[in-house]
Amino acid sequence: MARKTKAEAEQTRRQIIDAARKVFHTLGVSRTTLEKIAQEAGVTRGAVYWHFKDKQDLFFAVREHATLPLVDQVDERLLDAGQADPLAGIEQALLRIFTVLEGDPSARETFEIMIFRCEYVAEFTPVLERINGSCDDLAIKLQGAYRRAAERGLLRPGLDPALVAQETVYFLTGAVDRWLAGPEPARVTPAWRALIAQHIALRRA
Amino acid sequence: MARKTKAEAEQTRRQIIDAARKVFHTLGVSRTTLEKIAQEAGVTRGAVYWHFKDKQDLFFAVREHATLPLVDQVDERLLDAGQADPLAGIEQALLRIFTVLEGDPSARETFEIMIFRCEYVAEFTPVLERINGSCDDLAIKLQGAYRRAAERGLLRPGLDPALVAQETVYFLTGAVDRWLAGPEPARVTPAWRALIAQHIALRRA
DNA sequence: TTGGATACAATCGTACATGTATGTATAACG
DNA sequence: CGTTATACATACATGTACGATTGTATCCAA
Repeated sequence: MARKTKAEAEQTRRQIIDAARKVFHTLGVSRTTLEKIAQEAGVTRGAVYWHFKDKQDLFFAVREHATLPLVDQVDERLLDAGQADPLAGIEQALLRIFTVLEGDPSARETFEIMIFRCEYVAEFTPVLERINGSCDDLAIKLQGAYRRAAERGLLRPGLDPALVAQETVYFLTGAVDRWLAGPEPARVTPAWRALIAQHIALRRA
Repeated sequence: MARKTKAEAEQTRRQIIDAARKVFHTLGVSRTTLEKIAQEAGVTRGAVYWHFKDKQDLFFAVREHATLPLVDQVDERLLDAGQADPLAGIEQALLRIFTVLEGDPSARETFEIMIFRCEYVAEFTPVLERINGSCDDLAIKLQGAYRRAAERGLLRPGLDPALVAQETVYFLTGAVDRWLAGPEPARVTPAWRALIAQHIALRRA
């Protein structure tokens, strides 16, 4: 095989990542062999080992590829909705997560891999710790939004911003989990919107 | 090796299940070899293959061993608290789940295996479907309790029993998930009790 | 008491998955 | 325009998990 252009090499790298996501999703991380990923990508194991150290390295690459934009979008929504109605901002942010998961199959696949197709043990425990960190960050962001809502009298009196933020994180975690657990891809139905709306409405003054 | 008594055989079977739970928990399901389980149990692979068809069969046995009592206890609590204050019954039921997880290490290990140390693909997908079924059953039970609360004017007006039940399921799912995600075993702190209390208080009239 | 049936232990062959080492043609660079 | 690093493909050696088979000592039942 001849040497490729830098651009071509970068493309094969992305092909490998896409193939890895697909095979991880269908076979699970542990049963996925680099040989199968290579076949799916139309290359040989040599190419995979050239671009990535081992399977773990590839797994991290798949993760970095899809989750970062989703988390960033949540933060934006939360921040720019801070001035008018923080609670509405939170509701929009929650809803947006599911609309993204509905519209972006690769993002949904990545999430399903992380939740249902990976065993968090040994060298994969750092991923779990990072997820923990993301949840803590989200809790802090939500706490700030709830506090701003409280300052404007929008939050139901007697509620602790920190506590309601924690509960929202748990609600979101469980909802995403159950959203992805179904056999066929879930959809953002009116009932689902009502569920999120109710979660916020319960906290509104 | 000589033949054992029926009682002795049953004991080795339990030893194998306990060993499997331990090794599953530390290595993850896929990296667990029947040889390691056998060593942990103090027997050979021959004994494991005698009592169980394969690793999947053993996995199911581990699951059946610990989750059934926990689910049953939840149902009992929900039912016998139905007469006086259904909302208090739900709160007790939720709290009980975490106290059980705190006090029963084997139950916590089993839950951690199911959530973080297993890849739900191919022959393991039935387990995921069964978890879905359990969540749906719980949602129905909760819906009944919320409806009884509504009939007695204890539920906040304007709330749909089905919707609040769904949200409680998601809250519980996420809370259990995050409860188990931490590096060291979590504890039922006053803050945790306050969180559950808040979840119910938000729904009380 | 005696012939299975039981409850394992020990052994074997097979099948892969991994990592590495090597080959090689070409793009990039000075 | 020659050299060198690149971007892979190919081949090889190693380890290891699995399933099946076989052996065997004992319990249980008739």
